[in-house]
Amino acid sequence: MRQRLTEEFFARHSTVVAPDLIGKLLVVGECTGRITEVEAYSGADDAASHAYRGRSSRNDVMFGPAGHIYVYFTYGMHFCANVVTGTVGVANAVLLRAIEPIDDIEQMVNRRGRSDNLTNGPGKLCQALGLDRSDDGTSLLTGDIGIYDDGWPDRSAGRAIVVSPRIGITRAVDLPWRWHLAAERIERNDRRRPGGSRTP
DNA sequence: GGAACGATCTGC
DNA sequence: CAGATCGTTCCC
Repeated sequence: MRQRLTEEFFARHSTVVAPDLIGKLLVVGECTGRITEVEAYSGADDAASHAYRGRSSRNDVMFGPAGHIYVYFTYGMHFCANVVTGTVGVANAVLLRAIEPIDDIEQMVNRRGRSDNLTNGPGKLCQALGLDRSDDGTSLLTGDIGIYDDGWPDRSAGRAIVVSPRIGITRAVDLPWRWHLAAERIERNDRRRPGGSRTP
């Protein structure tokens, strides 16, 4: 059974929603992947958040209703996708950092222009799924972008979820707001914490 | 008005 | 490890 996540699921703090998203299915049109790595971002209390210094045209969606997607453009060439959580008026989002491709893998390969490392990074998964500026603000509650629970992992025999500090940021670097599957292979995206390898 | 810097990825 | 590449933010 595959059940679409509802507004109540998303209407909680990002640090609560984030670990709950691990193992869920992200569906974008014809493409499906299982969420394996996420990070939580907050607002005025989180110096690493895009919303730290208040509302702007870029981060506007973060302040809106939960269950929508916040897509931003960065480094002049990449898009990253977040799930908006919490309550209206308070900035809250969960960055989707990695998924395990399920289908349509051929389409993901075509969009990525390669057959390896399809979705093991926030920019990569957006490219593989075709997510861009035009998807910013789109609802996950209806329509062809959504997140589903298919009952995996089996909680009684579930794989452990590992918690660690967030990656690729320069402020609030110690908050343990990153979650990923224990068996998830974290490859070449984890090279960038100055001062040592704190990542598993 | 201008400069600095990314919630990144890739190939060398 | 450095280059790509440009929108957003911040500081004149």
